[in-house]
Amino acid sequence: MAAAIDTIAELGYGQASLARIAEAAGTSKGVIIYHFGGRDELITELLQELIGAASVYMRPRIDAEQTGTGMLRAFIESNLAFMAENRNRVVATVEIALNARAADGSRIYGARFNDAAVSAMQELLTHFQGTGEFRADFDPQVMAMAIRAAIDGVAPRLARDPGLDVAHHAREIADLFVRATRAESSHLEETHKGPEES
Amino acid sequence: MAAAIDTIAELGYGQASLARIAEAAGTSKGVIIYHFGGRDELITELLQELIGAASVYMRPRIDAEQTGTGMLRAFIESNLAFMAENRNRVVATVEIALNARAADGSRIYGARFNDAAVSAMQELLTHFQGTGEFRADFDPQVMAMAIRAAIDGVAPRLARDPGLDVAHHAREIADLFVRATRAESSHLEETHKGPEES
Amino acid sequence: MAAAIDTIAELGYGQASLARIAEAAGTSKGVIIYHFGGRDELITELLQELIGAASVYMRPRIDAEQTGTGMLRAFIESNLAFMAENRNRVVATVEIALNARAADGSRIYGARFNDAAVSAMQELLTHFQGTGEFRADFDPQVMAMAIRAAIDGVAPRLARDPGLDVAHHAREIADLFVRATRAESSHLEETHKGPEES
Amino acid sequence: MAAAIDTIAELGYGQASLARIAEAAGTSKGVIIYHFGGRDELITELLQELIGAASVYMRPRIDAEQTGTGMLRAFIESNLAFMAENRNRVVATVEIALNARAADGSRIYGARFNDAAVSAMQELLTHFQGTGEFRADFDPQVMAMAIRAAIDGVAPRLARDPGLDVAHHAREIADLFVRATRAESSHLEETHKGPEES
DNA sequence: TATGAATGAGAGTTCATTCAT
DNA sequence: TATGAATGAACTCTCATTCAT
Repeated sequence: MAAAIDTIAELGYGQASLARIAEAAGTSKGVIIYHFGGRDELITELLQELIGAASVYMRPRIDAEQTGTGMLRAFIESNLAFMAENRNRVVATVEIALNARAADGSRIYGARFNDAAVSAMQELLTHFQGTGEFRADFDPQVMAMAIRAAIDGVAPRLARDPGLDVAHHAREIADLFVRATRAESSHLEETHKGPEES
Repeated sequence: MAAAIDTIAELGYGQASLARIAEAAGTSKGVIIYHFGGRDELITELLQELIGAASVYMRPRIDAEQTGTGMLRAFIESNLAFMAENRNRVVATVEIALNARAADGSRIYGARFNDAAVSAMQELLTHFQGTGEFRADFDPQVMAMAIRAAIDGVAPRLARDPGLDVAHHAREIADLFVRATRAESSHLEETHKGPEES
Repeated sequence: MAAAIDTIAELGYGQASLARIAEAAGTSKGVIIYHFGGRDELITELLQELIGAASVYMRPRIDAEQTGTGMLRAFIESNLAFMAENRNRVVATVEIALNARAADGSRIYGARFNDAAVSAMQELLTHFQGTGEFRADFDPQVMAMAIRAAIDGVAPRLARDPGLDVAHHAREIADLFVRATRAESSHLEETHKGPEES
Repeated sequence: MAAAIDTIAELGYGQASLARIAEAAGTSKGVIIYHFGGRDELITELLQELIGAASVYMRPRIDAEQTGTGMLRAFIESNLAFMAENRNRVVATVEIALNARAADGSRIYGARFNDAAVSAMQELLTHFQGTGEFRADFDPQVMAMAIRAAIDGVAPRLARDPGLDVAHHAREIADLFVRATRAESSHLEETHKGPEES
């Protein structure tokens, strides 16, 4: 339900009660529960739909690259481009990932979710450390976490400021991590603004 | 109230009701309201106390450095060291900052809070861009956001995994951003492990 | 909700909590809030319904009269007749009017409420002062207040003593104010029991 | 406690919690309970003190009169004069009398209180019906209730409007009831504005 | 005599969910 | 398929009162 996304994005996970979502959707609480089975199921569905969409958007853009640097940059920029084009959906997802908890207090999605994203990036980093394109002396897990955090950190700001220049952020963040990961000998190339790039 | 910190850190902001906090503290809900005036005041007090403690911890460590790289590294490492030594407090703070909302859905602390932290770092970066120690061609705001995000991103993982090697993360993150910020000519030095390591 | 009327009439405004009203109605607090939106809305609805009913009851009885004395008597007697027939409703209304307060302590309904009733009576009095039927040398506002007070003063007694002869009170109070308002020359007629009246 | 009187007069019986009274008095709740034994006892003491004061004020003024009309007028005028001079005390008393309830919902003071006042007036009326000064064909109880109601009805208005001309109200109300009670033959004299007065 | 910490009951309200229609 | 009435638990907060100091 698109109304759920907007409501969560605007009011936050905790404030997005079924009543408010139903109101935004122009229906009743009952109908939401009828269709999804409950609040939790609605949330889960929301999340999966979004992850799928992000994957569909990003995957080909990443796979089109051959070099590690290219893939890293494609990952960051396509992720942020997707964010810019799906503002509320992403904001809602981050809200959910951070806040949804099981009865015992454990994060339901956040962990597995972040872990998955981090793992994928970690593998990419490790692979190109192996090829020598990335320097070998960084911990790929920490680097992957930092990359994810940098990307996700844009979401709340985007939520507050719809006019944010996301593409600019994307380039800057990509530059940042390209520099941080490249092997020493390659440092003169590969930043996106470099004269040799065009 | 230490019990509040632990409860929020463990169960999350939304699940940390007065009843649960009181139970953890071994008292009744009334007592908490009696002492703090209300849930919101308790949260505010918690937050301020923590910000103060973090500042007291970090400030001298940062000021002891002269170079931009040194200060950047001191900032990241002292921040994460503080995190490691105040696990629950920091986890609780992040929970609060991300989730506390006013009645209208706007984040109460998150924004002003993050902004302040980002601004401070941004100023440091800008200053050493001026001295030439940092390269001039990065956006200090984006860089500052990325640094904060990388640091804060450690908190949830630390929450889940108490055995996390925070010092290792700190060094890696510091390395990462030292490389990302240094002027081109200085790239051969300044990673914490020195040239003799490679 | 009829249960609310009975509860307020019996226990008073302050003691008529949602829990007690719900118990009297055989339901739960949640249902009441669900239907009315809150305690205040319930009270408001109660009040408006009653004012409307009283108006519907009294208006034609008053308008059927031509003389000032007749209208004055019709006002008093129909008002008290309505009271007798709607004991709890009226008692509840008086309770509400006297006690309902805004957060700052100001009476919510009492003032505007009493004022409206007093104003209507005041206009009637002023009008027949103009025609000469009522003596000109009384303050119509004070007289109107006294009339309202005399009528309302019956409510608490009726609440305590269900067997109260309201019609008798009505006649006596009407007599009283007929005597107090009539022009000097007309004093020989117009009391309802007087032999010269028939 | 004078603070209690002011608080009740201003905020109403229900809103005048011990906390608020204590705040107004500049002390703590504990001290109030310590001295009076509890909220109810404070209220009772307040009430008794006020009744005594009113009695002391009114009694000699009434006893100074010989005629029924004089005493009636003295009663009304001295009662309202006392009101004007003890605004908050009287407003508080009315608040208490109307609202204080036992656990079972029955009015604690209101009834006995009002009854006493009405009885006293009723006796006066009955007495002068016996002497022939008052007409015999009114119900002294109803008349007494109306008089009390008219007087008490001034209190809430005085509460709202401190500038109210109470003396004017007193004269008007006294006139009103003098006319309503006097025997037929005596109607030409005795209103305070009577021809001999001007 | 006075304080203020602590208590527990009860207040109005929100919420996800159930269920008859 | 959809509605909205009903429910009961949980929420924050207020209150009069108790008690150790």
